[in-house]
Amino acid sequence: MRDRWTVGEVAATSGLTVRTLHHWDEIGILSPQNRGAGGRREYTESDLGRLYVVLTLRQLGLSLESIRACLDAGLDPRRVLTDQLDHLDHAIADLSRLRERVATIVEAGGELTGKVDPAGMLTLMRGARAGAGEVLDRHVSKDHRAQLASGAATVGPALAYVLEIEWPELYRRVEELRVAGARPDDPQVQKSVARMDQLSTWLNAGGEEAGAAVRSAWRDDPASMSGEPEQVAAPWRYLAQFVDEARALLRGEC
Amino acid sequence: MRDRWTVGEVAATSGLTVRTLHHWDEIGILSPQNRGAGGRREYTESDLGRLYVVLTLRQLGLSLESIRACLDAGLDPRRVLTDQLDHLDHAIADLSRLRERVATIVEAGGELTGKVDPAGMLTLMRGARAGAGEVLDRHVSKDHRAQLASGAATVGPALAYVLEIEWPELYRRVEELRVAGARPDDPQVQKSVARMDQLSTWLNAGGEEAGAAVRSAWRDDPASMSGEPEQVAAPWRYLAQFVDEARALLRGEC
DNA sequence: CATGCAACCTCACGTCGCGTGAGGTGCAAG
DNA sequence: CTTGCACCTCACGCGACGTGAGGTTGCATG
Repeated sequence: MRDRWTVGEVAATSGLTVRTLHHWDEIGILSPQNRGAGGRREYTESDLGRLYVVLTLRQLGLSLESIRACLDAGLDPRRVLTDQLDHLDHAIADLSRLRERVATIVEAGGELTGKVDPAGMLTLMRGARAGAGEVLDRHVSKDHRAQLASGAATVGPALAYVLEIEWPELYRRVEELRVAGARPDDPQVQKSVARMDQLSTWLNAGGEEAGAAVRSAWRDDPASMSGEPEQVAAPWRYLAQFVDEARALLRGEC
Repeated sequence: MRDRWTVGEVAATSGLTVRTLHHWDEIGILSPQNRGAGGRREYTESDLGRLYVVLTLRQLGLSLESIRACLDAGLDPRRVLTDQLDHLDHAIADLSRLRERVATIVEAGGELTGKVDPAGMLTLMRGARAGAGEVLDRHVSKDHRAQLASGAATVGPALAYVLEIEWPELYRRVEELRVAGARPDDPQVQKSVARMDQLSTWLNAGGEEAGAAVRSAWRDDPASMSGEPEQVAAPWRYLAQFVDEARALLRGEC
């Protein structure tokens, strides 16, 4: 029909809102080539062509910034899409792990009363990892257990949190970095390992042996300790050495 | 040891940043009960107890607002967690569908050149749904095809987008609402169906029959038309009637 | 020609969970 | 007295818009 369209028309035919088109104009994703009387946006046919490319790419979950890069900076769409695929896989894996955690608690949570108390919640989460206690028994002597307990007293409610929740999370994060190709001196790795070190010296209240025992428990049976299924935790056997290297670097630099 | 802690100490032991603790204080998720000299935050043991509950719930992916509601408004944690589970399932399903779309294009995209052009992109996406053309052939006569094509000429590049991308998306969204228990007069349903109506009258450029034919193609073989696997699209046979009801309501109200 | 109204315009704040400064205060050690 | 550290309070930034607020333009009608 015509060769010029107003925002309203474009919005109506595309199903977007006028505000969205304004926004896309602001950030340069789709700026109509000229303005008419009174500063009104006038979209041409080539604008519409670009619009439908943007819509298509957006439907693949790309950020507006990525789309702009694709269209204007001439980024290779293959790279962008494979990156997006990686990103999606990571996001799905993260959400799935989260889902399993929540599901475990919901299923075990018949006894969950109407109120939230620290102990009850943590007990439920602990229930999800029944194997850890036994593994710990094999590796940690009674003396060390006593030391751990005394550490527990000083840190109060924190102990349960760090043992049950933060520690496995740290292991997982470092493993993820390792698989992604990070070296032991990567700043993120160093940060996580430093935190692990802090937690372990803190747990055994200064004694080195108890911490070493807990570490050896993790080294020998990461699956049970972390509560992850065997398949997920199996490659973690490479992780122990990696963490040791990182720790050596960390101490060397202090 | 002591019974009061500063922000810095709490941050160090919890692994959070000071800024995070400030933020949590601002929004009332964890406000230390009193301030010391110079307005300094003083965390007590009960604050720490609350802190570790917050950390635990946060680790389940709850928003700070939900956590606050759990702790202060006494929301039933079972409800919150089952809601969270639903939410996670939806999010995972969304991301998985997205992943499949992207993966299909990446796999088929060996020919994808260094540049992004509308046609090439859309061709690839169309490749993911090879079955649709044949189904359309069975339902749409040559005359209707000609009508559709003339409609295509007026709308230009929009046609490919709406046929290949927006239309299946609309079907999926309405189906999701239907399964979630929405009635045909639900505002969101009405909005989507209105859009579908607009698209179909627009596609056949005023003629009713062609649009009806496309609709009947969808009714008879939603799986092929949408590109979804048979299992996903199978229950959509209930959807056609649902959409018809919604359309009737929509027209009645105009 | 005046009026009404729809469509357009430009700010500008809110969302969520903080990161990252900027700029100021208080307190102990050198 | 200065240095330095830990603390404090603003306040902007992110992403992709929604949702007004308040002003201007264009077209149709009286």
